Amino acid sequence: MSQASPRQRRKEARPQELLDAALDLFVEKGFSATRSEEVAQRAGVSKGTLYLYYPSKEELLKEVIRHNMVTEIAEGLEIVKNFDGPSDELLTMIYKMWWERIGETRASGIMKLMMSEVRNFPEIAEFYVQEVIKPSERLLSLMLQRGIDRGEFRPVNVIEVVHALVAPMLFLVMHKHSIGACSVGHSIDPKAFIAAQLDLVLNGLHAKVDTPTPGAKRAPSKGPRNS
Amino acid sequence: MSQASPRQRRKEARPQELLDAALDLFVEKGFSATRSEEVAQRAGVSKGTLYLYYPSKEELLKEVIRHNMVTEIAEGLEIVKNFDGPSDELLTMIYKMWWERIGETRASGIMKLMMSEVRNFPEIAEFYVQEVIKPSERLLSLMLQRGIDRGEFRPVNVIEVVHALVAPMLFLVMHKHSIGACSVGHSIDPKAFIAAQLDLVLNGLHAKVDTPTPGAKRAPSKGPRNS
DNA sequence: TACATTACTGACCCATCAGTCAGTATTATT
DNA sequence: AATAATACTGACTGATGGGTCAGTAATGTA
Repeated sequence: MSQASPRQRRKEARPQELLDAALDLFVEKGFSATRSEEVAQRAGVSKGTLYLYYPSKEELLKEVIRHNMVTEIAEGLEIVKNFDGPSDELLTMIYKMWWERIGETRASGIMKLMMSEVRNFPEIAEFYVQEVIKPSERLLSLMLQRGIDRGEFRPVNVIEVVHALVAPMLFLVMHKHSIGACSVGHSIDPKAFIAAQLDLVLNGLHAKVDTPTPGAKRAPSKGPRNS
Repeated sequence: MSQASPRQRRKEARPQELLDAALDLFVEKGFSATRSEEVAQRAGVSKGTLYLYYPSKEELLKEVIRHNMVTEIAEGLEIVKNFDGPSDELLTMIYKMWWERIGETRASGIMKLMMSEVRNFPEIAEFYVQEVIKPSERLLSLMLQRGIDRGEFRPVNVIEVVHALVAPMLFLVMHKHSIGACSVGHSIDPKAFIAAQLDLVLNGLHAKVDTPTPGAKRAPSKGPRNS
């Protein structure tokens, strides 16, 4: 706004400011659609300066991912390892933390970004799978296995339930950053949505059910049910 | 391959061939990243011809959406309206049909496409919301309400459950067309995944549960559970 | 005050691509 | 065969944007 001071030299602050600007713009407009000059401008420098600190747009994106997701996941993993208490509380806590640290922050935009454009950038894809997806799945698997080992969860197919846990979060993210961001259709209450999903999943995981209508029609939990 | 016949005139066949080519490429590379000349080439015509049949790239995309999604949804709606039988069978049938007509066909790519790029094309966004999202939600709401009215489902929050139904499908689609398409990480068995989700949801919808551990800790299905 | 170092700038280069249109080749009509 | 109608082509235009680098100005040093 205030047509600021001309040409400052702040070698230390630039990288972080560029990362912040890049995250905002990449999430808002997409990676391809964001011009490198825009990123520079928002960070208060010229395009040349951007390329002084990051060798290319792709490398800039990688740094953005590292700073906003990789670190969070590593912390989450520690928490699971050190947690002491019932596994359904742990699961509840992880959902809550995910929402506070990723879902409701700008970081969630990275998930949308990856889903959207990764096919055009194979190197980024590989990076994201190795550094984000696999660690996340390890984290969730570990938690489920813990519950099973302690006899708190049914012995479910772990990887399948991991996907079932991720799906609603992905839905939230896509709603927030995609269609939901333009069309003003009824918005979702994220906390209520998460609570409902949690309820559903925990219900399925405990499942000491043994239903009141024993032989009746109830979808079998496994096996092909038709052609 | 066989350097084909030079300059055919096939006014009738062109539109469909262009739509097919466009769908393939839009899904594979994204809308922005697909050059109009590529679409033309794959359809076996020159770029000029493409613009003879469709006034712009965006209008071409709209036609692709109409031909591959709008029609399917309309048919689905008729089926729900005319269905005669228990609602859990209807729900199972809808999932099955979704998979056969959308999920496992190229049409599923349109969902990914929209999620990915809609923010950069507001007009397309509006079109997609009106023509696809809202009708889909109407369809699912109708089905749930039917189950509730017939006393087969609990009186749940309909729109919330609609989202719970959509989330896993969205997850499948994103896995198929995004990260899952590049990184060769363990692939998902879609039918098993759908069956598991169906099981979970039906379990939650019937819910004549009244659990064996009455007062114990069980996530309440509604209301804020924490700050 | 002179000189050296370096953070920073932005005009420039070059590749890409949506959309155009004057011209060409094919079919229809007589 | 001559003429008309039209499906089709592809070179061209204008705009855009990643990345470069010769030059500028702020800071450090003596």
